[in-house]
Amino acid sequence: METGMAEVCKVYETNAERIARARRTLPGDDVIHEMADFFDAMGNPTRLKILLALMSGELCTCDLMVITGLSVSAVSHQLRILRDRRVVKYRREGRNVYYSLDDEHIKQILRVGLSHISGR
Amino acid sequence: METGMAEVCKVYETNAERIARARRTLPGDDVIHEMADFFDAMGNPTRLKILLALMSGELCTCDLMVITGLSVSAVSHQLRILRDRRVVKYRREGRNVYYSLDDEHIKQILRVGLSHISGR
DNA sequence: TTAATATATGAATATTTTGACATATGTTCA
DNA sequence: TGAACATATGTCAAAATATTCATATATTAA
Repeated sequence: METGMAEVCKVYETNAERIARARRTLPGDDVIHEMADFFDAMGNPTRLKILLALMSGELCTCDLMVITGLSVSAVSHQLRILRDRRVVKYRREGRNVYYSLDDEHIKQILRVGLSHISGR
Repeated sequence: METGMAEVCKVYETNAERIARARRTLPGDDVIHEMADFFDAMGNPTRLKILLALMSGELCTCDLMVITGLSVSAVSHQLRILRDRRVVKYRREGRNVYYSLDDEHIKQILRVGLSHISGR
């Protein structure tokens, strides 16, 4: 009858090894999803601008509003996404909330990303 | 009349220095947009799965269809996005097209991202 | 406590994105 | 040439997203 495998390319046997190898190193779907959310957080001009601004040190919501040129509300919504996805951390000081990059990983990724885009 | 600056927080003067410092290190909007597109390319479970699979070596569209469990069409659409945003490169060999990670930057970013998520 | 300031959130809308389907292109082999 | 295979693309509906507006919470100071 030749069904089931029907839409799989004919060199499937030949590729089996490559496919198996790739699968062995692939993390679980839960990790992939969390990681995709993490990168997605940086994949928006507004949020990325916030992150790049934070490379120079911590900033409060208000500073970020000025820097991005958006409403406080819009900035706050984006900060929530960055917080939830562990890209930034924050601390309260009086009525202000100061945001900073979560850890060294974020800085590294931003630096490498910058090199990839503007370097060369 | 007090307009214009109206919706800016009152500590604006105090924050001026922090804001100026952040702005000095901020890349231009064109770079930010290109960089956001770049990260956005990795910010989707399907595309990220493709990229993580490619960490083990090059794979053809067909292999990626098997690995992701999606239709060839869906995979091809995602590969186009990854190509356009310079995350992967490709080479044709006969009827197959083999994809691989664009450069060392991508591997680095994926590795650091993995550490951030799964490493502690 | 009340007023003022800073930040956060819910709801709604406008926009973008994803993946399915059908179809088109490119490549090899008979 | 034509048939088979591998990949790519246009179109579209469903799902996800960003920003705005209105409102809520938290902190300080009077």
